Amino acid sequence: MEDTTLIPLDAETKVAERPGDHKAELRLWLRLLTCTNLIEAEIRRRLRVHDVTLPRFDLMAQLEKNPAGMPLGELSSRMMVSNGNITGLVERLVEQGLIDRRPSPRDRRAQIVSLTAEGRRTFRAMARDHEGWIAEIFAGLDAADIDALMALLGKAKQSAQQATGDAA
Amino acid sequence: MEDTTLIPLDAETKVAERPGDHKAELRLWLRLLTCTNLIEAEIRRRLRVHDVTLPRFDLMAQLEKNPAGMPLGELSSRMMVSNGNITGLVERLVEQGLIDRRPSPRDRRAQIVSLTAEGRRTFRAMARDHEGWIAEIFAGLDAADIDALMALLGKAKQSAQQATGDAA
DNA sequence: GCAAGAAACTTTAAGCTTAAAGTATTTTGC
DNA sequence: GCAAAATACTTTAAGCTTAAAGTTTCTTGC
Repeated sequence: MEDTTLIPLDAETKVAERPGDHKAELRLWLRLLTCTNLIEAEIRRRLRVHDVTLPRFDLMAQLEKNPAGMPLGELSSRMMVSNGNITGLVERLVEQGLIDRRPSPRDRRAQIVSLTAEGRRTFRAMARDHEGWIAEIFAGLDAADIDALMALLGKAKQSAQQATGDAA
Repeated sequence: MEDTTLIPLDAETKVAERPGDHKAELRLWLRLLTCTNLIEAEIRRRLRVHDVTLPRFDLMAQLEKNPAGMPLGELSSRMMVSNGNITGLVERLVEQGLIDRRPSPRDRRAQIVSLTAEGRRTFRAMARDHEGWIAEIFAGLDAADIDALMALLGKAKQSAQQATGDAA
């Protein structure tokens, strides 16, 4: 059914030379995914000692950058997740005493959330650890590798955004 | 509390020159994550026209590579997810008529799953589309970029595995 | 053989995530 | 002013995911 199966190719033939074949891109995507999942799973595992999940950590990171706090909708757009998602995360973090939730003074539909003192303390300890974990995970790369990866991933990101409809 | 806040740095100072600082690695991790999530979300969105989710697609891909089928435990280890996860995925795929489930002839605890004829047909159509989507997403990268990214991600993966306890 | 342990699942409880629909409030356009 | 549209959030239904505990069925070591 596929024409590609009808073309015998020796080992020397470059994938790119066969029109319509994109095995190289497929392999790249698989490796990108594997790599990210591997690291993400490790970070999640290690965060557990602080009794915090990765999405909660991410939410707290947003609040730490904005000490005045922000409404749920802003969290939603900054974290690029649905608003219903934020509702649940905020609920659990309030329960944990890590964030505070108060009505907005200017809009009775909105609520402003911000880190509590304990939340700030907890987040800073986690962030310090987190930075160390990431450094450890990427210890096998030197500065040149990191720069090169940043550049190539930047290019990949742009390419993906273009293919994705962009909206930027 | 942090010593880093006590060191004033002008804009020229390279991050790498400050010992104990790993902002470059942190930025790299963030970009890696953003890039992967961007692509993954797009693939998930496009897969929906086939009425299949990404994990179901992945499971079917495993079965397509092994036409004789395999027990759930093997799916679990190949896909690197929990066994309880596979139970649910298999259940839904059987319901959809895309895979078959039969008792193992040699082990009454085990079940062998394999693609149905419809599953094979559906998977092949999806896989063809999928390859095209990936090609489109990475269209902004040339062959040299792809090779370089593969190599660097390979290095990153190895580094991460080392830091993760490896077990390989 | 048979008891003890291992293995192949399944179940449960909890959390993350989304899309879609619903509620309350504010803003906009006359 | 007021109706209509937009906005901020919540709720619901469905699915993915895990860890931990439970069940059934092998396998192993005497």
